[in-house]
Amino acid sequence: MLAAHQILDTALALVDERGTDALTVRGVAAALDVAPNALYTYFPNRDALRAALVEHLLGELDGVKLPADWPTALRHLAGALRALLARHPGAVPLFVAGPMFGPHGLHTGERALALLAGAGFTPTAAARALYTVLAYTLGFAAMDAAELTPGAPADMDTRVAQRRTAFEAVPAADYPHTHAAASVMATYVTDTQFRSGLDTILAGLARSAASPSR
Amino acid sequence: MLAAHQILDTALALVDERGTDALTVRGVAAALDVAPNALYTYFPNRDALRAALVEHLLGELDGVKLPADWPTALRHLAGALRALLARHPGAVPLFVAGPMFGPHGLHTGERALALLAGAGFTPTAAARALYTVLAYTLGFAAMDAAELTPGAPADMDTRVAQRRTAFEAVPAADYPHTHAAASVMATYVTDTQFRSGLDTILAGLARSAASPSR
DNA sequence: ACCTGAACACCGTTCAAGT
DNA sequence: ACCTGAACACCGTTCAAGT
Repeated sequence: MLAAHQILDTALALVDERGTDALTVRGVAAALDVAPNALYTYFPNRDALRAALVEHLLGELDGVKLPADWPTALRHLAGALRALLARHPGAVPLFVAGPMFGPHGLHTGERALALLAGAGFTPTAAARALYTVLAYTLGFAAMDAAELTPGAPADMDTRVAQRRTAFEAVPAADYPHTHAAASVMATYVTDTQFRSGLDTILAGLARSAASPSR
Repeated sequence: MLAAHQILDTALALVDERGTDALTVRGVAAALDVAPNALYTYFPNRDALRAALVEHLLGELDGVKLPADWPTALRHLAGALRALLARHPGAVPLFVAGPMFGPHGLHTGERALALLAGAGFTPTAAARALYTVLAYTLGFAAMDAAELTPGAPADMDTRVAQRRTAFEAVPAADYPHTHAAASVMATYVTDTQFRSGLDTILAGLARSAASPSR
C-alpha cells in the first residue's frame, strides 16, 4: 500500500535528479510502480501534490534555532531557507508559485514575528521586516536556481568557471561596466553574495529599528 | 505570413488572460489560426519562445529614466520592474526560470552600473547593490503574482479584502503574532509594502556607501 | 523560407470496475 | 478505501511533403 510520504519522497527525488519538469503525476506513479491514477487516492490533483511537497520541505525550517539577537536570528532563518532551496533547486519554482503560508510556513513565520516583537519591533514593523527578508531570499534563490541545469554538476568551482565564461562573453565595448563587474561577480561564491545582500537589508532594518517608528 | 512579434504578442495576451499555463505552443498557434508546428519556423522550441517573451518584456525597461541621484534611480528601476511584473503576473514564472541576462537585461544592467559608478560605488559594490535590489524585486513580485488567480479581478480593494479573509482565517490561538500582524498586512496596499522593503535596502546601501569599502 | 498533415511519445484527469 | 484499465482531451516535437 502507498502512503502520502512515500509519494512525496519519490516526487522530491525526481525533482532533485531531473528537475522541475520531471515532477509529473505519471512520472511519480511510474517510479512507484503504480498506475498513474493511484495517486489520486492521496492528492486530489497535481497542484495539491506540488503544494504538499513545498509544505513537506518547509518542515525542515522548524528545526532552525532562533537566538534572541534579532539580526542573528534573521540570518539563521534566511540562511536556512536559502540552503533548503539550494539543496532542491528544482523545487524553487514550486515555492515561487506557491503556498509559503501552509502550516509549516505559518509556524516559522510566527516564531520569527514573536522574536522580532521581543526585540521591540511593532507588529507592523516586524511583519514588514520579515516580508522583506523573505522576498529577498526567495528572489535570490530563484535567480540561483535558474542558473543550474537540471542534472548538472553543481560544485562551486565548476559553477564559478561557468559563470566566468558566461560573463566574459559580454562584449566589453558595449557593456564596459557589466564586463568589469562581471569578472568579479563570477568569483563570488554565491553564499558570499547572499550574505552581502542580507547584511544590507539587516543594516537598513537596524537603522529604522533605532528610530521611533519601530 | 507570420512574424515573430505577432507570435510574442499573442503569447503575451494568452499569459495575461489565462495565466502561465496557457502559454503553450499549440495554444498560441491556435490563437493565430495556424498549425502548431508553424511556430518552429520562428522559435526552435517552447523554451526559446518563453525566453523571447521575457526579453520582449524587459525591453520596456529601456525607457526608464535614471536620474543621477542613485537612490532615486534604483527606486525608479526597481519600481518599473515591479510594475512590469505586476502588469503581467502570469509571466513572472518565466522571469524566475529565466534569462534576465539577454540583450535588454544587460542594457538596463549596464545603465544601472554606470550610474552607481558615477555615484562613487566600486564595480564590486555596484554589482552587489544591483543584485540585491534585483533579487528583492523579483522575489516580491513572485510572491505577489502567486497570490493572483489566473483570470481573477485584480483591483486593489478586492485583493485587500481577500487578503484580510485569508489572514483572519489564521487561528489567533496558535499564531498570535501572525494574526495580529496579518490584519495589518491585509490593508497594506502592496505598493506600500514594496517601497518599505526597498527603502530598507536603500538605507542599508547608503550606510555602506558612506564607509570606505564602497 | 514558410507552412501543413500526420504521427510519436508524452501529459492530467475521469470513469467504471475490481478487491 | 485503495488500486487498475481504458479512455478523453490535451501537450511538445519531428518528419515528410507541399508551396
